[in-house]
Amino acid sequence: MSKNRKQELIKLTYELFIKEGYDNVSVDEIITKANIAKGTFYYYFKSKEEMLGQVVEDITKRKITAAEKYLDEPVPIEEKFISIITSLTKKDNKTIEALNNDNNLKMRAKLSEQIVVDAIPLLKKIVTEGNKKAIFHCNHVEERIKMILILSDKLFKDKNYTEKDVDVFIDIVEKTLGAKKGTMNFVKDSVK
Amino acid sequence: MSKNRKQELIKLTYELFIKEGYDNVSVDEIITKANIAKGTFYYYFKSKEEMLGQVVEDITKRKITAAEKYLDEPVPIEEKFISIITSLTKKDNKTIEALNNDNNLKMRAKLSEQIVVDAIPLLKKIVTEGNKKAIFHCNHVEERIKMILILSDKLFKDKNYTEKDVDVFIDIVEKTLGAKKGTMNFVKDSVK
Amino acid sequence: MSKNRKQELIKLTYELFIKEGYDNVSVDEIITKANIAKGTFYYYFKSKEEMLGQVVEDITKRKITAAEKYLDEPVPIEEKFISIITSLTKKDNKTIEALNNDNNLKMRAKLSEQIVVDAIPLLKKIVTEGNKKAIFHCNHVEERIKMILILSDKLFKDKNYTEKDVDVFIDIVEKTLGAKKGTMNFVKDSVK
Amino acid sequence: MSKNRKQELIKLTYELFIKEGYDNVSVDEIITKANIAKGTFYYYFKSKEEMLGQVVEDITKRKITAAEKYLDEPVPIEEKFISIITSLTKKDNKTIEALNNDNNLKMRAKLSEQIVVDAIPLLKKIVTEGNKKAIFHCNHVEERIKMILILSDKLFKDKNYTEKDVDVFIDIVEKTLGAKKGTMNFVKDSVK
DNA sequence: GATGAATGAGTATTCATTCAT
DNA sequence: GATGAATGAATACTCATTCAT
Repeated sequence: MSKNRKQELIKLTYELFIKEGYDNVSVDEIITKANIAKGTFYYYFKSKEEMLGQVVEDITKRKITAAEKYLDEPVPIEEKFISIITSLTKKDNKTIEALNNDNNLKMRAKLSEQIVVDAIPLLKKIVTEGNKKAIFHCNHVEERIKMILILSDKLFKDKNYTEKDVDVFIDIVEKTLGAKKGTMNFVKDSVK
Repeated sequence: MSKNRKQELIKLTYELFIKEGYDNVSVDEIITKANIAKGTFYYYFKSKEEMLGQVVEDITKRKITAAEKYLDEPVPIEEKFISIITSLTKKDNKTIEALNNDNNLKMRAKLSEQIVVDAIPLLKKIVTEGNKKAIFHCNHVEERIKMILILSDKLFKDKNYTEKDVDVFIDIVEKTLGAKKGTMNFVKDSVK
Repeated sequence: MSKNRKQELIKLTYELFIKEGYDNVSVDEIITKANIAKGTFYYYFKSKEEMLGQVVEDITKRKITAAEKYLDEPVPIEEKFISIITSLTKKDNKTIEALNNDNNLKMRAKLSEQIVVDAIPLLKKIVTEGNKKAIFHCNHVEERIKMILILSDKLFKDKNYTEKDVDVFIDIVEKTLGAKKGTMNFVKDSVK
Repeated sequence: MSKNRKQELIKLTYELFIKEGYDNVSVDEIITKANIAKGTFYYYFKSKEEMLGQVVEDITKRKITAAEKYLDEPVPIEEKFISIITSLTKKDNKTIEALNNDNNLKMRAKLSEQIVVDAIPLLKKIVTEGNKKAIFHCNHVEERIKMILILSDKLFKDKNYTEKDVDVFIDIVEKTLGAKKGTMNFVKDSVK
């Protein structure tokens, strides 16, 4: 199995996990749909749980890669920060449905954790730059980013957030980073 | 089975869930340890999952009741708010261990959700009062409380929070509620 | 499931083990042929191995019971002893085939052990009586019986024993118990 | 792979079988520890079971070779006989543990059989010589040796034999071979 | 001689739930 | 109210073996 084929297998499995929930996808289903033998699955993945790990890693990597594209865009730093935060934590409808499925608690937990960990370095660059340019004014950068990520992740875990929720979220982000009030108001449009 | 005996059964089950994790506790184990028959269990609880619901409700109720004691204490409002928040979201060592167990994801998720929901009315009173007394200055009270509860719940999910984490948390709470800077510094001592 | 039905299940399983070998009989096969549900099997037997234990116990008990019938027969003590030994260790053709099957090593081992243990008390009575009547003359009765049982079990493990084997076996038994030479010669006929 | 390397592989596998039990040692474990490829294993051994055969053969050969050293020693024939018997059937602690493991039934069975078969010619020489010198007096030499080997193998299958067991064993051996009573008493010391 | 990727048959066990009494 | 015998769906994982290169 080439590296590509392994990657494809991970992607296929990811689709299944998203569609049906980790608990509901049996190894049997994976190998049937992937058209490989049972032994082949276990030749490449020690267990179903290891496969989940790879899937989560894969998703996170893609998200981070996608988010990095915002880094060099010619937009205000506040906007950059918010764009990245939302691109990391907003979910498409399919994913929302999947992660709110009780049979996906494991995947949800792993994903949330992984995203917070992996996103911090990326965001730290921006906040630090913002501090230098006196756009942000804050200490303990990593801790602040972590809190914002937690809030954002929860806020966007489904579509049930209200306008008030977004207002408060923006307010907290601005204050947490020491940004000027209102500089992040544009978010309201982007998250609708 | 008297109401008392049912309550005892819930409590016993709660202990088991905490000690071994929801997934690892079979109905068989529960009835053996409770010394009742299989049928009796299902006579009182439609399913194992309903039992989990009752357990979570039970825990939450106790926590809320415990928190309500702070309501009428003669302490500054800021302190009252923080005391309640921490009493609701801090966990004893046994619970920390339990909830970070991969076999307890369901219980963890339900508990977090339930606490946030049940605690809001209680905290709303305080914040509203604080607003009236011009100690707090904020709109969208419920949404703000929800965010603070989310952060606090995550912060205290284990013992791995640092002093910086607490600093940032306090800062965010103060700003989120529009309290005067530093009025909540005392928290640092109480959460150590 | 009545006690009788459980006993029947054991007997059915015994037949399967004998016919196909312990390793080759899956629990699935047992329940299909017994027309019970998987859960029922595990409700009564903790594991396939426990079932084997019950089967072995069952066989041994029958053998012992059958052997006890010789106890009060009006025959010479030497004959009584030999009759019991052979009735305990000789196997019918089906069993011989079964126990020499490589897939039945576990059953064979358990059976041999069990028979030796269970038969000793029974045979001890006879040898002790023989000693009193000065037909046998030996010390360490249990140990001697054990050795004879071991030899007999091995000798009759298949049909490949020769006349010489039997001659030697008789000689050893006579000498081991201190019986008069030739008093057990009649065995030759009975084991043919 | 040189003959030497193949021999080494057999020895390594033997160690694994002894330490973990035949059933518990996978071909994967063997090749990993031997640092060879899966295909290489099957190039030299038709199956895992054939490897077991080679291992058993190997062990038996060593035992026989070791036993042959006693043949020409200037000691009484009775002692020679017993020394060989015990050197063939006594086991070191590691082996005892290994062979009493339920996962080693196959190896145990094969070893016992093999030893009995291979040892007979060797011991026959001695007994025949003993008969000539009128130290032993017995017919059916091979059959008698076989019985003694069976008893000895069972007696020394673990460390649980008692002094009485040994007493009886000696008595039986003496009588089986027609040796003078007491001439083998020295065994008691050698097996302690 | 040697490799190692790929195979796929084979299986014991768990456990929530039901229902006749 | 309470029992407990009976159910049966559901599933991850192992491992000896093969074969194209």
